[in-house]
Amino acid sequence: MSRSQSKASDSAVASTGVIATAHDVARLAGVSQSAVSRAFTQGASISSKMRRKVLNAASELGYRPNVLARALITRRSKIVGLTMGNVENPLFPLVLDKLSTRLSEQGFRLLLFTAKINAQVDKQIEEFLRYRVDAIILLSTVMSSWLADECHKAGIPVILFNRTVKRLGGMCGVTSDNDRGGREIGRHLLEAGYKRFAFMAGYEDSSTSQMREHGFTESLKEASVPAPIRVIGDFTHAGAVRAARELLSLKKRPDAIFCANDQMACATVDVARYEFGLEPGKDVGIVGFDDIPMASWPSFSLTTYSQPIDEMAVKTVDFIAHLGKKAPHRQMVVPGKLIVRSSTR
Amino acid sequence: MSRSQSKASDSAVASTGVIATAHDVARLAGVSQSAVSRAFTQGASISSKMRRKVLNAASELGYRPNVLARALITRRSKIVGLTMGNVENPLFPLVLDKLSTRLSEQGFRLLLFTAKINAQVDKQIEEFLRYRVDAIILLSTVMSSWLADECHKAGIPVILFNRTVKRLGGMCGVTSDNDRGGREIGRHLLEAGYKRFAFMAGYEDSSTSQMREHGFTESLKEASVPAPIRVIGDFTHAGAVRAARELLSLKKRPDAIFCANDQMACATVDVARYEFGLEPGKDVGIVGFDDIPMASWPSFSLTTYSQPIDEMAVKTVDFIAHLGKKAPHRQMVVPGKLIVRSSTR
DNA sequence: CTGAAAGCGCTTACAG
DNA sequence: CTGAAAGCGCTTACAG
Repeated sequence: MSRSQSKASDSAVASTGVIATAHDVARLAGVSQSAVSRAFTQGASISSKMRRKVLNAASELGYRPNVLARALITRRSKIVGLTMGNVENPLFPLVLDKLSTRLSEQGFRLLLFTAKINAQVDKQIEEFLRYRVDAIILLSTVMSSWLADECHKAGIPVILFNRTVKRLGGMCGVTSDNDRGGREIGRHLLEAGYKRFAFMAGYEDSSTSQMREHGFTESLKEASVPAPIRVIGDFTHAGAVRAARELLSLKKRPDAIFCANDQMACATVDVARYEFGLEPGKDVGIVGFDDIPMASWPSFSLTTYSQPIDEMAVKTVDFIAHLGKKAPHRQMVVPGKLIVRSSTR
Repeated sequence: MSRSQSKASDSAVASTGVIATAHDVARLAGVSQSAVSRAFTQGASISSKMRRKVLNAASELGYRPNVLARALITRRSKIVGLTMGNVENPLFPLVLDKLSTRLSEQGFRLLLFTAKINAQVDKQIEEFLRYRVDAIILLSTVMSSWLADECHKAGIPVILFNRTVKRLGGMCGVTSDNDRGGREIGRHLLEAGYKRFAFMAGYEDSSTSQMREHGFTESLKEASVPAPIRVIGDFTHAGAVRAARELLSLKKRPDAIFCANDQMACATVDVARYEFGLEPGKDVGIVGFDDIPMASWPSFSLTTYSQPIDEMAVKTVDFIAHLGKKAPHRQMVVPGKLIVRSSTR
């Protein structure tokens, strides 16, 4: 009594930590606990009178079904695990948003781990497995093929978002058409009259970077133009600054640079303009990939290849939501779109 | 048999969906199921011989404790719910990363919902409650005071990150010293000799924006300088572009603009430079708040107030991890630091 | 230190 | 449609 008085100034309602259970609701409503469960279960056979009785008692007690307990029985946690590398890339918050929104609509929740770009996230995946997630999405992260097997054995689908691997194992991948993107960018630069080309890769073992490069190189080859000079920017701003300096310091410096993502292209624009006095578009063509919001800002005005992250998210979630219903394609590729702005002429 | 053969080309190991339980491990190891549990429980009384026996059997079966079942009994899900508004602000991925990393270290997982900036997220909070989260973090989102009460009653702490409210109810807030930040920015601009000031607010009912504005206005008042012109930029790029155009079109246009965050300040730099031909720093002083990575890029080179998100994340997680141990401050304020760059003279 | 047993809060056959 | 009962996969007193 004196305790509750001394705390009264802090808050009107004391924190009890007591949470109503289905049993409490059943007792108050004068029905069985099964009935309470049915009132909260989609499509359970229950009379509307009974449901109303239960719902009234439930709201009186502030009852909320414990989904952890439900998950134990149904063996569906409705949780999707997601690991995100490269937090620095503005594309990923957008991807996260799309995925989160669409997953919510389908009744799924997102359990998130952040990591370093391209990091091996076995530790986090193990944790997902302990939480009995219904699916796993990898964003710019990597897992061992041993663990991929474990996931497969456990019946947990793994989706590589914006990436793929040679040996998919039990996994599947969702990407935009990176090869075609690189190709269209190459053709665009050729038509614009650029002569000496460079490609700024993400990192060596990124399928995304590789395929963009492949398409680009092929388009140049078709025009009998020498292969592009090649540098590596790590998919980061800092890495791209280094790589751009290297490129622009060459005696025979390139007059067009295709960066494997917008983040690196923005850095390259800054280096060109403020360190070398070169005006993007005029003195040097700079192209990115992704079409992040920043790409359209006047400071960058980046020619780029727009990634259809909306559609990619839809495909990803549809795959997860229709688990087992239909055998999906292992590798889903969604077309993107070339966006020409003033960072190229 | 014929089925497994027809699938053989797809993967070496068939997806069985069968997951080992503590019972399976117990049987294989020839011990009780309790022993298995103890082998996986921190500080449980178990001989090392027994533990080894269990662990061997467990690894043979690929056993992973079901933390959902554990959560049911311990009443600790080790899940923290987080709602994030304003996905567009580059500060938030960083915040997410810090929180995620530190929470992981303390054995907590992040259940994430994204939302619109300043959105009311009662729906998502209800979902957190059904998942029996151990704590809730709100990032640029808002919940009804009724639900805040519900959380309090259920013993679930709610932390407002980078925000506060007048009536905290059962909640608590973690912010940087916004008032002081605004004040230091005001003094810096005065010293630099700027004369006509403007403030670009986030939105009306944001404590963050209000306190930054308050400090700013106070510092001008102390110098007997008229109150700043005031516009609203919604904390977004698009909103800031509109607001900046409005400001710079005035007959008596301001020569110094303090934007309530860096995101808006970057937009203001672009509008000033590319639409009005004004060079930031020289023709017009532009200041932000946060010190996002972009702020240091040459294109923006933003004078700003660095938010100590590292420390803020630490305080947040410490609070969550020490649940109940000690009564924390309801409102935690961490000092930041003025960073002067060339967007002001 | 170890095991048998109860129980966390639910869902779901199984009878009625 | 409804209830009693079994059970999801664990943890944790309780004896020994």
